[in-house]
Amino acid sequence: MTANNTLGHILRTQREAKGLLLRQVAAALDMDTALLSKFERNERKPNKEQVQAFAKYYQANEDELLLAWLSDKIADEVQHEVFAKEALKAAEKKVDLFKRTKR
Amino acid sequence: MTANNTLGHILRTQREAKGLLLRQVAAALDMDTALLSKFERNERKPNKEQVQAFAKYYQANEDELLLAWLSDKIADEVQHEVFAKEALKAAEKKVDLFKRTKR
DNA sequence: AATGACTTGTCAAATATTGTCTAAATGTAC
DNA sequence: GTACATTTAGACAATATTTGACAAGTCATT
Repeated sequence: MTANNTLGHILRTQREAKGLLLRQVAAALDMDTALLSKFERNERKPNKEQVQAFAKYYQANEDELLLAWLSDKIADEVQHEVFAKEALKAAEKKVDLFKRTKR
Repeated sequence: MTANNTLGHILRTQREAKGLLLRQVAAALDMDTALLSKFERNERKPNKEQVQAFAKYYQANEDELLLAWLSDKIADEVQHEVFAKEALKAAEKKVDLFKRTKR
């Protein structure tokens, strides 16, 4: 069972739900088919603009896609670290602090 | 008031507690004084090996430093994002999932 | 103003990430 | 099976990001 809330998974689900081919979506979004394939398999990460383009194209909720995208990035970054969870919690506090003090 | 649990802050505190100069620590750890200064001011981020070297040199708790280092990295990455907190929570779940399934 | 401590800005080198291309794999229909 | 379309894998080039080094800067002390 592979995680079903990754951006890649969402993208693939959206595409299949609309019965589109990689080739078609790639053409519409002006990107290489192979690259799109990698995005859907979480082998490569799109940038923010690309995520927004996906949201627009699929008429999907942009926030949902951006959230999946950002959390993927973070999870990947800490995945292999021993203190992953603790670090995430500590990071939350730091973010809070930042937002409150607008340093 | 600036965050007091950043790695930079810890490093500076440790150094001052031991009454050492940037120059001295930099020499001992074979790094540029300016770079060390940047580390202490959170302008640049050391890598993991450097963090470990700091811990050893200051005889500080390595885990504490690594945790501060990693959470700094994460916080910085999401700082400017609207969904920062949500993304961190979502990332936690993804990390959990990963650890459980060893994908 | 000379010295020492620290900081700032800039640049090139090193790293990492991304996009492209080609070929191989996989699937589907005949 | 073979022919064709779709998807994936791998290698490479192009970009972007990060890093370390250096020179010049500020600030304080004397």
